[in-house]
Amino acid sequence: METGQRLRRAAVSLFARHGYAAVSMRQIAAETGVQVGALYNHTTDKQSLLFDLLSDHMDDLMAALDQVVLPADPVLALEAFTRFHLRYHAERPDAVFIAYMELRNLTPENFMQVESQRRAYEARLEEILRRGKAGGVMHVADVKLACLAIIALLTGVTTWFRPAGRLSQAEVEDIYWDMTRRLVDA
Amino acid sequence: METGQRLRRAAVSLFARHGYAAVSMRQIAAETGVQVGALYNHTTDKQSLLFDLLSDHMDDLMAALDQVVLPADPVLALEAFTRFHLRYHAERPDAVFIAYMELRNLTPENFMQVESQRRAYEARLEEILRRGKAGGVMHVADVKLACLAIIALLTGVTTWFRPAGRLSQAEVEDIYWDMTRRLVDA
DNA sequence: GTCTATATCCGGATAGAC
DNA sequence: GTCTATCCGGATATAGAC
Repeated sequence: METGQRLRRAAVSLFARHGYAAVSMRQIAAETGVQVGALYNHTTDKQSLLFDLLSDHMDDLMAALDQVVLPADPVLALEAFTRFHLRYHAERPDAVFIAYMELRNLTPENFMQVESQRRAYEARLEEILRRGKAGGVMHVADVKLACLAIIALLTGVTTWFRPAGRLSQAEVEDIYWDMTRRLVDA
Repeated sequence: METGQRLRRAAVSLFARHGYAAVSMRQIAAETGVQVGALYNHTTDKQSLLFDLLSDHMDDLMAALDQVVLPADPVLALEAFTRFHLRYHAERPDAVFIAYMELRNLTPENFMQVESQRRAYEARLEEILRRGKAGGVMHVADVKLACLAIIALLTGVTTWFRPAGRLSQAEVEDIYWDMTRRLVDA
């Protein structure tokens, strides 16, 4: 595997475990399998490394969502979104973790960029809820709050889910879809 | 105000904004209004400072919950818990934030201690859900997952709630109680 | 592209005067 | 209790040989 890719994987893994500020370029180099100096052939500095990881993660997430065919029916669309979100996040726990834990370690400019990417993703969910509310098939007191609540609910799964745990990915998905559906009374 | 208290407030504020690892003892000293050396009259080292903040926060949270009279009726108890959790967390956004963001910066021993305190708190919610399910007044597919879901849902509020925002504390509380209630179909 | 070596700075923590 | 001064290790990033 090329060094650039190994570097990124090492950084994601270490940032997720110990946090951006607590991880040194020396540790990343060791995990990558090169000496420190060599890292700078693949990233301009540590901040750019973090930004690229987060920004690319959001791009990938958005691109993956675009591959999902969201049904016209709002309730079916919400189910598709829920299952997509859970599955995508379960497959990339480290990337997801740093994507919302390390936002504050971005420079203000980089933060604004990633934030706008995150808002674009949440807008997809908001749109589904808005249609569900308008069509009278969901009870949503406040679309924005319901959107934030559902995102928090679903993303929280990544903090404890382990494939070898008590419940399988499919079981967790079913139970969370059930809770999400009830939350909007669909 | 005594230095020890100023130190703790400075640390909470700085850790919440920039993260434990990214904050230096020199910054904390500046915010406290003393020189670096003086800090060590009030804490043995940086790790102890973090641990004390987190552990005391969990103690305070638990003590505050103990002051709340939880009704015998599970649905009313869930409402009381929900409103308590939202209110307590809204009043201490910084302390709450670091209490779940900085867990990984604790030494393993300190982590285990704080984790057990957190589990004791969540056990209170689990008990309510278990009673509601047993009594047939709540639909809960999996008590453990519902507990984690509700905690994630409610705690997520602290990431965006601002007293000067679109909705008042009371409005947010009502809307979130409505969503929580629906989530367990009560 | 990667290595070794290094410049430069900042980190936590301590010592000892006041 | 707080101050100034300092130890010493480790941080990011760069330079130049290969």
